[in-house]
Amino acid sequence: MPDKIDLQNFLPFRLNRVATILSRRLSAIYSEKYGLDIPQWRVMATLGYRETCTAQTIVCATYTHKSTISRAVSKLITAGLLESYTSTSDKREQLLRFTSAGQALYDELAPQLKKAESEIIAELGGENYTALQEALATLEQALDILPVTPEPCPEHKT
Amino acid sequence: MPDKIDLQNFLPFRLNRVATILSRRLSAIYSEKYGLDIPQWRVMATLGYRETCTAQTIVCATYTHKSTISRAVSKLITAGLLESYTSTSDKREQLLRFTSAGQALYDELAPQLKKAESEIIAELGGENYTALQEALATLEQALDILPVTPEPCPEHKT
DNA sequence: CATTTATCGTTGCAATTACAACTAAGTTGG
DNA sequence: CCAACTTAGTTGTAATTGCAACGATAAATG
Repeated sequence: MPDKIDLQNFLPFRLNRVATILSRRLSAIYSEKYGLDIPQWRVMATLGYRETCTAQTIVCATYTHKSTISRAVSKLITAGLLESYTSTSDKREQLLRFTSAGQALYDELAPQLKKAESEIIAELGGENYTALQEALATLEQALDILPVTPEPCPEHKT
Repeated sequence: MPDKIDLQNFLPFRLNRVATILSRRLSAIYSEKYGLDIPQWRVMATLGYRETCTAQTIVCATYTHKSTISRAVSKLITAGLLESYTSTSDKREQLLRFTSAGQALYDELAPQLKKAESEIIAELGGENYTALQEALATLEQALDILPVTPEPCPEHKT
């Protein structure tokens, strides 16, 4: 009898389930209250973390397809939350930044999401939390996932 | 200056990235070599873990929408990997099981995926691995995620 | 029991996303 | 300095997914 996969402890499966549910919890907040969809929130989140960046940086940081990011950025610009301008050093790049409305939305939304995260990790306890973050850092290394920093990053698939 | 979200350490974001990349690694195996898409693999994996179950059980175990599972099951039946029969105790339920071809495919595929997982967690080290699994278990509890067992489970969203 | 309510699974359709081709701009190397 | 190649971003279109309504069956309620 060949070996079966013990789904409950199979890491890719388990991580996926937890990440999915966690995502849904958060998206309930930014979607219902602020009308953002997932790609739009990813753009806002990445930009809030960096002040200004290009679409490519968001693609890289979030592992979301560039066409998805492109359309999310368009919608956010139409909604008056972002503005873009062509980089002087590289005219292919469109630099993005919040409008004041975009900044205001981020400033209102970010604490709510942090609070949601806090409530969940509160149940973890400090040791579990630290251990989890360390394990994730190691996993990232093993998977060649680049940490999210203010620096640009090389292109990858999707 | 209102607080920003430190994306690199923001758990929902970080978990999502790691889970996404891990999923892609695995799907490269079952998709390229065996032509299964993600929902199809989820059906196979859940069924392999349980011998026989209903579509609803797979929905519940994987947090995938029931229409997605329904279509994946149809394709697998067409492909000759699964067969279904109506439950005698509840004629709404369609019980699923592998055909011999389906079982053969699972038996060939499962070890490859376990190996892929092993190679990744090898870099974690035993302590990190244990800590990660424990943290995930706690997170599951905090998020009211039901563990995957051979038992049926109540309906939930998506 | 009869009526209401809930569940299993399917399917039409709308919304979302991915893929691929393309434009424009930049880089590299002979 | 010009071909060949790479990269940023957009967009048409195909594939995927989610939503909602439905038929069939079962369970719950009064």
